[in-house]
Amino acid sequence: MGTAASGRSKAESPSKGDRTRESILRVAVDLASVEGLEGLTIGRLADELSMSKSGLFAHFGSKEDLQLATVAAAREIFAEHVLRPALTVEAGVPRLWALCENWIQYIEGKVFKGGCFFAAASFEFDSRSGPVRDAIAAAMKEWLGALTRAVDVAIREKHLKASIDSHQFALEIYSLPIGAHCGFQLLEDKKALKHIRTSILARIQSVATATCPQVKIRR
Amino acid sequence: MGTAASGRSKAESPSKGDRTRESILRVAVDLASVEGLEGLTIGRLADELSMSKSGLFAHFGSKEDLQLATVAAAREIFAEHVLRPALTVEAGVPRLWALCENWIQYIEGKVFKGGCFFAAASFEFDSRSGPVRDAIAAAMKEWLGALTRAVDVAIREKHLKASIDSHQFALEIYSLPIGAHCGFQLLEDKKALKHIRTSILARIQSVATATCPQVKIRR
DNA sequence: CCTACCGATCGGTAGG
DNA sequence: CCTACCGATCGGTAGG
Repeated sequence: MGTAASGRSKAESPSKGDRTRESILRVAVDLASVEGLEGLTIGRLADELSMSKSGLFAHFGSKEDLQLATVAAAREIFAEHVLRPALTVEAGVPRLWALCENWIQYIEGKVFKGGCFFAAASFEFDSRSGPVRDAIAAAMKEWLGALTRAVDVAIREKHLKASIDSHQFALEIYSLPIGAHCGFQLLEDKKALKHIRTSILARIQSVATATCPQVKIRR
Repeated sequence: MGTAASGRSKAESPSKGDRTRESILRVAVDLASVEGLEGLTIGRLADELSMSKSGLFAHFGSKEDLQLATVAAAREIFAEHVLRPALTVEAGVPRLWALCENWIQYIEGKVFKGGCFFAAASFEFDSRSGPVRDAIAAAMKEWLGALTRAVDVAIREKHLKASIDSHQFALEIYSLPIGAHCGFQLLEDKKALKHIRTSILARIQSVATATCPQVKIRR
Protein backbone atom coordinates (compact mmCIF):
# COMPACT_ATOMS: atom_id res chain seq x y z
CA MET A 1 0.00 0.00 0.00
CA GLY A 2 1.06 3.63 -0.42
CA THR A 3 3.00 4.84 -3.41
CA ALA A 4 6.28 3.46 -2.00
CA ALA A 5 8.25 6.39 -3.35
CA SER A 6 11.63 4.98 -2.41
CA GLY A 7 12.93 1.49 -3.14
CA ARG A 8 13.97 0.93 0.49
CA SER A 9 12.12 -1.83 2.28
CA LYS A 10 13.81 -2.60 5.62
CA ALA A 11 14.08 -0.15 8.50
CA GLU A 12 16.80 1.93 6.87
CA SER A 13 16.95 5.60 7.72
CA PRO A 14 14.38 7.45 5.64
CA SER A 15 15.67 9.20 2.54
CA LYS A 16 15.26 12.93 2.09
CA GLY A 17 12.34 12.26 -0.25
CA ASP A 18 10.65 10.17 2.43
CA ARG A 19 11.05 12.90 5.00
CA THR A 20 9.64 15.51 2.62
CA ARG A 21 6.71 13.24 1.88
CA GLU A 22 6.07 12.80 5.57
CA SER A 23 6.11 16.52 6.26
CA ILE A 24 3.77 17.11 3.34
CA LEU A 25 1.33 14.58 4.74
CA ARG A 26 1.40 16.05 8.23
CA VAL A 27 0.28 19.37 6.75
CA ALA A 28 -2.17 17.63 4.40
CA VAL A 29 -3.91 15.92 7.28
CA ASP A 30 -4.43 19.21 9.11
CA LEU A 31 -5.58 20.99 5.99
CA ALA A 32 -8.00 18.19 5.11
CA SER A 33 -9.43 18.19 8.63
CA VAL A 34 -10.45 21.82 8.04
CA GLU A 35 -11.20 22.02 4.30
CA GLY A 36 -12.20 18.42 3.67
CA LEU A 37 -10.38 15.80 1.62
CA GLU A 38 -11.82 17.19 -1.60
CA GLY A 39 -11.03 20.75 -0.57
CA LEU A 40 -7.43 19.68 -0.03
CA THR A 41 -6.05 21.13 -3.25
CA ILE A 42 -2.52 20.66 -4.49
CA GLY A 43 -2.09 24.40 -4.94
CA ARG A 44 -3.11 25.33 -1.40
CA LEU A 45 -1.04 22.54 0.06
CA ALA A 46 2.02 23.64 -1.95
CA ASP A 47 1.50 27.23 -0.79
CA GLU A 48 1.29 26.15 2.84
CA LEU A 49 4.60 24.29 2.41
CA SER A 50 6.23 27.07 0.35
CA MET A 51 7.00 24.71 -2.47
CA SER A 52 5.91 24.50 -6.09
CA LYS A 53 2.82 22.57 -7.10
CA SER A 54 4.73 20.25 -9.38
CA GLY A 55 7.47 19.72 -6.80
CA LEU A 56 4.85 18.55 -4.36
CA PHE A 57 3.01 16.60 -6.99
CA ALA A 58 6.16 14.60 -7.80
CA HIS A 59 5.61 12.74 -4.51
CA PHE A 60 2.16 11.54 -5.56
CA GLY A 61 0.91 10.24 -8.85
CA SER A 62 -2.49 11.89 -8.70
CA LYS A 63 -4.82 13.76 -6.41
CA GLU A 64 -6.45 10.46 -5.48
CA ASP A 65 -3.06 9.10 -4.45
CA LEU A 66 -2.53 12.17 -2.29
CA GLN A 67 -5.92 11.62 -0.68
CA LEU A 68 -5.17 7.96 -0.03
CA ALA A 69 -1.78 8.82 1.47
CA THR A 70 -3.45 11.46 3.64
CA VAL A 71 -6.00 8.93 4.91
CA ALA A 72 -3.17 6.49 5.70
CA ALA A 73 -1.25 9.20 7.56
CA ALA A 74 -4.33 10.19 9.55
CA ARG A 75 -4.91 6.53 10.40
CA GLU A 76 -1.41 6.27 11.81
CA ILE A 77 -1.93 9.38 13.95
CA PHE A 78 -5.25 8.00 15.20
CA ALA A 79 -3.64 4.67 16.08
CA GLU A 80 -0.86 6.45 17.92
CA HIS A 81 -3.19 8.61 20.01
CA VAL A 82 -6.18 6.35 20.56
CA LEU A 83 -5.64 2.67 19.78
CA ARG A 84 -2.09 1.85 20.86
CA PRO A 85 -2.13 3.53 24.29
CA ALA A 86 -5.27 1.54 25.14
CA LEU A 87 -3.53 -1.76 24.46
CA THR A 88 -1.29 -1.21 27.48
CA VAL A 89 -4.35 -0.95 29.73
CA GLU A 90 -5.84 -3.94 31.56
CA ALA A 91 -8.08 -5.97 29.24
CA GLY A 92 -11.84 -5.66 29.72
CA VAL A 93 -13.76 -2.61 30.85
CA PRO A 94 -10.62 -0.60 31.71
CA ARG A 95 -9.39 -0.95 28.11
CA LEU A 96 -12.82 -0.18 26.65
CA TRP A 97 -13.00 2.95 28.76
CA ALA A 98 -9.42 3.89 27.80
CA LEU A 99 -10.41 3.78 24.11
CA CYS A 100 -13.26 6.20 24.82
CA GLU A 101 -11.17 8.52 26.98
CA ASN A 102 -8.37 8.55 24.42
CA TRP A 103 -10.81 9.44 21.65
CA ILE A 104 -12.27 12.30 23.65
CA GLN A 105 -8.84 13.61 24.64
CA TYR A 106 -7.74 13.44 21.04
CA ILE A 107 -10.61 15.78 20.19
CA GLU A 108 -10.06 17.98 23.21
CA GLY A 109 -6.34 18.22 22.46
CA LYS A 110 -7.01 19.22 18.83
CA VAL A 111 -4.65 16.61 17.43
CA PHE A 112 -5.98 17.65 14.02
CA LYS A 113 -6.46 21.34 13.37
CA GLY A 114 -10.09 20.99 12.31
CA GLY A 115 -11.33 18.39 14.77
CA CYS A 116 -11.48 14.69 14.00
CA PHE A 117 -10.18 13.99 10.52
CA PHE A 118 -12.21 10.79 10.28
CA ALA A 119 -15.50 12.25 11.44
CA ALA A 120 -15.21 14.87 8.70
CA ALA A 121 -14.04 12.39 6.07
CA SER A 122 -16.76 9.87 6.97
CA PHE A 123 -19.55 12.30 6.28
CA GLU A 124 -17.83 13.81 3.26
CA PHE A 125 -17.44 10.46 1.48
CA ASP A 126 -20.33 8.43 2.84
CA SER A 127 -22.35 8.76 -0.35
CA ARG A 128 -19.52 8.53 -2.86
CA SER A 129 -17.73 5.52 -4.24
CA GLY A 130 -14.17 4.65 -5.07
CA PRO A 131 -10.86 3.90 -3.37
CA VAL A 132 -10.86 6.96 -1.08
CA ARG A 133 -14.26 6.15 0.32
CA ASP A 134 -13.17 2.54 0.77
CA ALA A 135 -10.05 3.60 2.68
CA ILE A 136 -12.11 5.80 5.00
CA ALA A 137 -14.67 3.06 5.54
CA ALA A 138 -11.88 0.58 6.32
CA ALA A 139 -10.46 2.95 8.93
CA MET A 140 -13.84 3.41 10.58
CA LYS A 141 -14.47 -0.32 10.52
CA GLU A 142 -11.14 -0.81 12.25
CA TRP A 143 -12.18 1.63 14.98
CA LEU A 144 -15.65 0.12 15.40
CA GLY A 145 -14.01 -3.33 15.33
CA ALA A 146 -11.61 -2.32 18.09
CA LEU A 147 -14.55 -1.18 20.23
CA THR A 148 -16.50 -4.37 19.51
CA ARG A 149 -13.49 -6.52 20.42
CA ALA A 150 -13.00 -4.56 23.62
CA VAL A 151 -16.64 -5.17 24.52
CA ASP A 152 -16.33 -8.88 23.74
CA VAL A 153 -13.21 -9.15 25.86
CA ALA A 154 -14.96 -7.30 28.69
CA ILE A 155 -17.77 -9.85 28.52
CA ARG A 156 -15.29 -12.73 28.53
CA GLU A 157 -13.52 -11.19 31.54
CA LYS A 158 -16.92 -11.04 33.23
CA HIS A 159 -16.72 -7.26 33.53
CA LEU A 160 -19.86 -6.83 31.46
CA LYS A 161 -23.07 -8.86 31.48
CA ALA A 162 -23.10 -11.65 28.92
CA SER A 163 -26.63 -10.64 27.90
CA ILE A 164 -25.61 -7.52 25.95
CA ASP A 165 -25.28 -7.46 22.17
CA SER A 166 -21.64 -6.45 21.68
CA HIS A 167 -22.21 -5.08 18.17
CA GLN A 168 -25.10 -2.90 19.29
CA PHE A 169 -23.31 -1.77 22.41
CA ALA A 170 -20.15 -0.91 20.45
CA LEU A 171 -22.21 1.14 17.99
CA GLU A 172 -23.56 3.17 20.93
CA ILE A 173 -20.06 3.76 22.26
CA TYR A 174 -19.01 4.71 18.74
CA SER A 175 -21.88 7.17 18.32
CA LEU A 176 -21.68 9.14 21.53
CA PRO A 177 -18.30 10.79 20.94
CA ILE A 178 -19.25 11.69 17.38
CA GLY A 179 -22.24 13.59 18.72
CA ALA A 180 -20.03 15.17 21.35
CA HIS A 181 -17.62 16.22 18.61
CA CYS A 182 -20.50 18.00 16.91
CA GLY A 183 -21.49 19.71 20.14
CA PHE A 184 -17.91 20.71 20.87
CA GLN A 185 -16.77 21.76 17.40
CA LEU A 186 -19.90 23.18 15.74
CA LEU A 187 -22.16 24.22 18.60
CA GLU A 188 -19.25 25.34 20.80
CA ASP A 189 -20.91 23.71 23.76
CA LYS A 190 -18.14 23.58 26.32
CA LYS A 191 -19.96 20.96 28.35
CA ALA A 192 -20.43 18.52 25.45
CA LEU A 193 -17.27 16.50 26.04
CA LYS A 194 -17.84 16.36 29.78
CA HIS A 195 -21.45 15.30 29.27
CA ILE A 196 -20.57 12.56 26.87
CA ARG A 197 -17.81 11.28 29.19
CA THR A 198 -20.42 11.00 31.92
CA SER A 199 -22.92 9.36 29.56
CA ILE A 200 -20.48 6.72 28.33
CA LEU A 201 -19.27 5.91 31.80
CA ALA A 202 -22.83 5.59 33.08
CA ARG A 203 -23.76 3.43 30.13
CA ILE A 204 -20.83 1.09 30.77
CA GLN A 205 -21.67 0.92 34.47
CA SER A 206 -25.30 0.11 33.68
CA VAL A 207 -24.22 -3.21 32.14
CA ALA A 208 -21.24 -3.91 34.42
CA THR A 209 -21.13 -6.96 36.67
CA ALA A 210 -20.34 -6.93 40.38
CA THR A 211 -16.78 -8.08 39.60
CA CYS A 212 -16.06 -5.27 37.15
CA PRO A 213 -13.03 -3.14 38.08
CA GLN A 214 -13.80 0.49 38.93
CA VAL A 215 -13.19 2.95 36.13
CA LYS A 216 -13.48 6.69 36.41
CA ILE A 217 -12.99 9.89 34.45
CA ARG A 218 -9.31 10.77 34.12
CA ARG A 219 -8.15 14.06 35.59
CA MET B 1 -33.92 36.17 5.85
CA GLY B 2 -33.41 34.69 2.39
CA THR B 3 -32.82 36.80 -0.68
CA ALA B 4 -36.55 37.59 -1.06
CA ALA B 5 -36.33 37.58 -4.84
CA SER B 6 -39.86 38.79 -5.41
CA GLY B 7 -41.56 41.74 -3.81
CA ARG B 8 -44.60 39.70 -2.78
CA SER B 9 -45.10 39.34 0.94
CA LYS B 10 -48.50 37.79 1.68
CA ALA B 11 -49.62 34.33 0.64
CA GLU B 12 -50.05 35.22 -3.02
CA SER B 13 -49.49 32.50 -5.55
CA PRO B 14 -45.78 32.16 -6.19
CA SER B 15 -44.45 33.85 -9.31
CA LYS B 16 -42.70 31.87 -12.01
CA GLY B 17 -39.36 33.08 -10.65
CA ASP B 18 -40.26 31.79 -7.20
CA ARG B 19 -41.16 28.40 -8.59
CA THR B 20 -37.92 28.19 -10.53
CA ARG B 21 -36.00 29.15 -7.44
CA GLU B 22 -37.76 26.46 -5.47
CA SER B 23 -37.00 23.76 -8.01
CA ILE B 24 -33.37 24.86 -8.14
CA LEU B 25 -33.11 24.53 -4.37
CA ARG B 26 -34.70 21.08 -4.29
CA VAL B 27 -31.95 19.88 -6.64
CA ALA B 28 -29.30 21.89 -4.76
CA VAL B 29 -30.18 20.21 -1.50
CA ASP B 30 -29.79 16.75 -3.01
CA LEU B 31 -26.56 17.66 -4.77
CA ALA B 32 -25.12 19.20 -1.60
CA SER B 33 -26.04 16.13 0.43
CA VAL B 34 -23.79 14.11 -1.88
CA GLU B 35 -21.01 16.53 -2.89
CA GLY B 36 -21.05 18.80 0.14
CA LEU B 37 -22.08 22.44 0.33
CA GLU B 38 -18.70 23.56 -0.99
CA GLY B 39 -18.76 20.94 -3.75
CA LEU B 40 -22.13 22.32 -4.82
CA THR B 41 -20.88 24.31 -7.82
CA ILE B 42 -23.00 26.61 -9.90
CA GLY B 43 -21.89 24.88 -13.09
CA ARG B 44 -22.86 21.38 -11.98
CA LEU B 45 -26.14 22.58 -10.57
CA ALA B 46 -26.96 24.40 -13.84
CA ASP B 47 -26.10 21.26 -15.81
CA GLU B 48 -28.36 19.13 -13.64
CA LEU B 49 -31.19 21.58 -14.28
CA SER B 50 -30.39 22.03 -17.99
CA MET B 51 -30.10 25.75 -17.65
CA SER B 52 -27.28 28.20 -18.12
CA LYS B 53 -24.97 29.12 -15.27
CA SER B 54 -25.86 32.78 -15.45
CA GLY B 55 -29.57 32.03 -15.70
CA LEU B 56 -29.34 30.08 -12.49
CA PHE B 57 -27.05 32.62 -10.90
CA ALA B 58 -29.61 35.38 -11.48
CA HIS B 59 -31.66 33.84 -8.65
CA PHE B 60 -28.82 34.23 -6.15
CA GLY B 61 -26.41 37.08 -5.64
CA SER B 62 -23.41 34.92 -4.86
CA LYS B 63 -22.36 31.38 -4.11
CA GLU B 64 -22.68 32.12 -0.42
CA ASP B 65 -26.28 33.22 -0.98
CA LEU B 66 -26.92 29.98 -2.82
CA GLN B 67 -25.45 28.03 0.09
CA LEU B 68 -27.56 29.94 2.61
CA ALA B 69 -30.70 29.39 0.55
CA THR B 70 -29.84 25.69 0.31
CA VAL B 71 -29.45 25.43 4.07
CA ALA B 72 -32.81 27.18 4.54
CA ALA B 73 -34.47 24.81 2.07
CA ALA B 74 -32.97 21.77 3.81
CA ARG B 75 -34.17 23.13 7.13
CA GLU B 76 -37.71 23.34 5.81
CA ILE B 77 -37.57 19.74 4.56
CA PHE B 78 -36.20 18.58 7.91
CA ALA B 79 -38.98 20.40 9.77
CA GLU B 80 -41.57 18.86 7.48
CA HIS B 81 -40.33 15.29 7.95
CA VAL B 82 -39.08 15.28 11.52
CA LEU B 83 -40.20 18.20 13.68
CA ARG B 84 -43.77 19.00 12.64
CA PRO B 85 -45.18 15.45 12.61
CA ALA B 86 -43.92 15.00 16.17
CA LEU B 87 -45.88 18.02 17.40
CA THR B 88 -49.13 16.14 16.76
CA VAL B 89 -48.04 13.36 19.08
CA GLU B 90 -48.89 13.30 22.79
CA ALA B 91 -46.50 15.51 24.79
CA GLY B 92 -43.84 13.78 26.87
CA VAL B 93 -42.06 10.54 26.09
CA PRO B 94 -44.30 9.71 23.09
CA ARG B 95 -43.27 12.98 21.42
CA LEU B 96 -39.60 12.52 22.30
CA TRP B 97 -39.69 9.06 20.81
CA ALA B 98 -41.54 10.33 17.73
CA LEU B 99 -38.73 12.83 17.10
CA CYS B 100 -36.21 9.97 17.16
CA GLU B 101 -38.29 7.66 15.00
CA ASN B 102 -38.94 10.42 12.47
CA TRP B 103 -35.22 11.18 12.25
CA ILE B 104 -34.36 7.55 11.66
CA GLN B 105 -37.11 7.13 9.08
CA TYR B 106 -35.96 10.25 7.32
CA ILE B 107 -32.54 8.60 6.94
CA GLU B 108 -33.98 5.23 6.01
CA GLY B 109 -36.30 6.80 3.44
CA LYS B 110 -33.41 8.71 1.84
CA VAL B 111 -35.21 12.03 1.93
CA PHE B 112 -31.92 13.51 0.74
CA LYS B 113 -30.01 11.68 -1.95
CA GLY B 114 -26.76 11.52 0.01
CA GLY B 115 -28.06 10.86 3.51
CA CYS B 116 -28.68 13.56 6.08
CA PHE B 117 -27.87 16.97 4.66
CA PHE B 118 -27.22 18.40 8.11
CA ALA B 119 -24.93 15.63 9.30
CA ALA B 120 -22.77 16.21 6.24
CA ALA B 121 -22.93 20.01 6.50
CA SER B 122 -22.17 19.96 10.23
CA PHE B 123 -18.90 18.16 9.79
CA GLU B 124 -18.00 20.05 6.64
CA PHE B 125 -18.34 23.47 8.28
CA ASP B 126 -17.56 22.75 11.90
CA SER B 127 -14.10 24.29 11.71
CA ARG B 128 -14.88 27.18 9.39
CA SER B 129 -16.40 30.55 10.13
CA GLY B 130 -18.90 32.81 8.44
CA PRO B 131 -22.62 33.03 7.72
CA VAL B 132 -22.96 29.52 6.24
CA ARG B 133 -21.42 27.89 9.26
CA ASP B 134 -23.66 30.03 11.48
CA ALA B 135 -26.78 28.96 9.58
CA ILE B 136 -25.86 25.29 9.92
CA ALA B 137 -25.09 25.70 13.61
CA ALA B 138 -28.44 27.47 14.12
CA ALA B 139 -30.26 24.57 12.46
CA MET B 140 -28.50 22.01 14.61
CA LYS B 141 -29.17 24.07 17.74
CA GLU B 142 -32.84 24.12 16.79
CA TRP B 143 -32.83 20.32 16.52
CA LEU B 144 -30.92 19.81 19.77
CA GLY B 145 -33.20 22.40 21.38
CA ALA B 146 -36.29 20.52 20.21
CA LEU B 147 -34.92 17.35 21.78
CA THR B 148 -34.05 19.15 25.02
CA ARG B 149 -37.52 20.68 25.22
CA ALA B 150 -39.11 17.29 24.60
CA VAL B 151 -37.06 15.84 27.44
CA ASP B 152 -38.02 18.72 29.75
CA VAL B 153 -41.70 18.28 28.91
CA ALA B 154 -41.39 14.54 29.51
CA ILE B 155 -39.97 15.27 32.96
CA ARG B 156 -42.77 17.75 33.69
CA GLU B 157 -45.35 15.18 32.56
CA LYS B 158 -43.70 12.75 34.99
CA HIS B 159 -42.82 10.37 32.18
CA LEU B 160 -39.12 10.64 32.93
CA LYS B 161 -37.35 10.82 36.27
CA ALA B 162 -36.72 14.37 37.48
CA SER B 163 -33.15 13.43 38.38
CA ILE B 164 -31.83 13.34 34.83
CA ASP B 165 -29.89 16.22 33.27
CA SER B 166 -32.04 17.14 30.26
CA HIS B 167 -29.19 18.76 28.36
CA GLN B 168 -26.95 15.73 28.78
CA PHE B 169 -29.74 13.30 27.99
CA ALA B 170 -30.73 15.24 24.86
CA LEU B 171 -27.11 15.21 23.67
CA GLU B 172 -27.14 11.42 23.96
CA ILE B 173 -30.35 11.18 21.97
CA TYR B 174 -28.84 13.57 19.44
CA SER B 175 -25.65 11.52 19.12
CA LEU B 176 -27.02 8.04 18.66
CA PRO B 177 -28.74 8.56 15.28
CA ILE B 178 -25.68 10.38 13.94
CA GLY B 179 -23.59 7.32 14.68
CA ALA B 180 -26.26 5.13 13.17
CA HIS B 181 -26.19 7.29 10.06
CA CYS B 182 -22.48 6.61 9.79
CA GLY B 183 -23.03 2.86 10.21
CA PHE B 184 -25.84 2.88 7.68
CA GLN B 185 -24.40 5.18 5.04
CA LEU B 186 -20.63 4.60 5.19
CA LEU B 187 -20.22 1.15 6.70
CA GLU B 188 -23.33 -0.23 4.98
CA ASP B 189 -24.29 -1.99 8.17
CA LYS B 190 -27.91 -2.93 7.58
CA LYS B 191 -28.50 -3.47 11.27
CA ALA B 192 -27.25 -0.04 12.33
CA LEU B 193 -30.62 1.72 12.23
CA LYS B 194 -32.37 -1.16 13.98
CA HIS B 195 -29.68 -1.30 16.63
CA ILE B 196 -29.86 2.39 17.35
CA ARG B 197 -33.66 2.29 17.53
CA THR B 198 -33.34 -0.38 20.17
CA SER B 199 -30.62 1.54 21.99
CA ILE B 200 -32.57 4.78 22.13
CA LEU B 201 -35.75 3.06 23.26
CA ALA B 202 -33.88 1.18 25.98
CA ARG B 203 -32.17 4.37 27.08
CA ILE B 204 -35.49 6.19 27.36
CA GLN B 205 -37.02 3.30 29.26
CA SER B 206 -34.08 3.21 31.65
CA VAL B 207 -35.07 6.64 32.96
CA ALA B 208 -38.84 6.29 32.58
CA THR B 209 -41.17 6.47 35.56
CA ALA B 210 -43.87 3.96 36.39
CA THR B 211 -46.49 6.32 34.95
CA CYS B 212 -44.75 6.71 31.58
CA PRO B 213 -46.92 5.72 28.58
CA GLN B 214 -45.69 2.71 26.64
CA VAL B 215 -43.75 3.51 23.48
CA LYS B 216 -42.53 1.00 20.99
CA ILE B 217 -40.75 0.72 17.65
CA ARG B 218 -43.06 1.60 14.76
CA ARG B 219 -43.76 -1.08 12.17
C1' DC C 1 12.85 19.52 -6.70
C1' DC C 2 11.96 23.69 -10.43
C1' DT C 3 9.74 26.77 -14.50
C1' DA C 4 6.54 26.91 -17.84
C1' DC C 5 2.75 25.40 -19.63
C1' DC C 6 -2.08 22.68 -20.87
C1' DG C 7 -7.42 22.39 -21.08
C1' DA C 8 -11.22 22.52 -17.92
C1' DT C 9 -13.81 24.55 -14.54
C1' DC C 10 -14.44 27.80 -10.85
C1' DG C 11 -17.35 32.18 -9.17
C1' DG C 12 -18.84 36.12 -11.19
C1' DT C 13 -20.09 40.14 -14.72
C1' DA C 14 -21.79 42.80 -18.95
C1' DG C 15 -25.33 43.44 -21.78
C1' DG C 16 -29.42 42.11 -23.65
C1' DC D 1 -33.76 33.77 -18.60
C1' DC D 2 -29.68 33.84 -22.48
C1' DT D 3 -24.69 34.35 -24.90
C1' DA D 4 -20.29 35.77 -24.33
C1' DC D 5 -16.90 36.78 -21.67
C1' DC D 6 -13.38 37.75 -17.30
C1' DG D 7 -9.29 36.38 -14.13
C1' DA D 8 -8.18 32.77 -10.97
C1' DT D 9 -7.52 28.21 -9.84
C1' DC D 10 -8.12 23.36 -10.64
C1' DG D 11 -5.48 18.63 -11.65
C1' DG D 12 -1.95 17.35 -14.41
C1' DT D 13 2.28 17.24 -17.92
C1' DA D 14 6.82 18.30 -20.39
C1' DG D 15 11.33 18.93 -19.83
C1' DG D 16 15.07 19.81 -17.16
